[in-house]
Amino acid sequence: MDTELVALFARHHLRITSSRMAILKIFKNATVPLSPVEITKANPTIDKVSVYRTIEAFEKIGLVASVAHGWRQRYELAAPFRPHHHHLLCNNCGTIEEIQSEKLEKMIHILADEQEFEVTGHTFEISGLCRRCRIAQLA
Amino acid sequence: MDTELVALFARHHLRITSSRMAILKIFKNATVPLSPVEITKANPTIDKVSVYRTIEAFEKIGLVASVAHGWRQRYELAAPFRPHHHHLLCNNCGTIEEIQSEKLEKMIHILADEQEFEVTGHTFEISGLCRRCRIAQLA
DNA sequence: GTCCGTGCAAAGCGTTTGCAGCTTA
DNA sequence: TAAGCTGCAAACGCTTTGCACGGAC
Repeated sequence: MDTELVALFARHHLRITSSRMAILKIFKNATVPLSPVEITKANPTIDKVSVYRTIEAFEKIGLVASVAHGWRQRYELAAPFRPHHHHLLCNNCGTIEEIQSEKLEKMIHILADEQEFEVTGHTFEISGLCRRCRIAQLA
Repeated sequence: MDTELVALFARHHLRITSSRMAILKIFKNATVPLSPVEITKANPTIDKVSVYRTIEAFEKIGLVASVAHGWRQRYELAAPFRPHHHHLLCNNCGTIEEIQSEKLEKMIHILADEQEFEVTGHTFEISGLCRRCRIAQLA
């Protein structure tokens, strides 16, 4: 077990339970952001209500972060458990690619500073057509 | 009545009805993105089902655009009916401020190009504390 | 007159709440 | 042991669907 994780849970008076570890494992194995419903499907043993409450708890302590993903909200491991990044979303095949940009992050703060705004979070996703689907479309 | 609008509706074989004009008016008067429920409340005469279907139609023809806004989706007039922009969202008082940045828009395309991705849309919102709430917090 | 749009009713589905029993620390 | 966590059941609210009537073109 990760010492850092144990400390994080202890610091927030959260208990380490098998359900929480199972949900965390699903997040760790995931390559794309997940919705509460998808997590429930990935492990039907865990009640959907517990999934919601666990995500809420995880988000509060910064273990996971929410991602605007089309119509509904999804979640994924947050920094420092996973490097901060954003997504390219293919409208055609549903593929999700990750992007990182130091410049983008800097720009966010510059834009916020102009309005004397204190940044606590941000949402940034690009949607469109991925390389493969663009090529397929030409054929 | 706006000639441009009439043409847009005609081009998509959409009929100009009083409900649609009423909903459009609500969008025009709005200073912040609206949810379907808020539109229904703004004009209870119109059935909520019609509101959903109208928004769907408006979005399809590019009259309104969706905005990721916390948990649920909101909508606002799209370009060219309203200049393209993004939002600063105050977590404390709920204020929404608009921001525009030519550089940001350019960066979006640069990031997408790196992955050979064709951009059709994007989501970008910053959340945090507005100027007023930051000051209030100090007191 | 034809097709599209609307309202009504009801179903569908994700999300939240209350509570009793169990587990962790 | 005490506090927190879980599952079950049920409520809740937003969104979608089916259908018959009415309005736009």
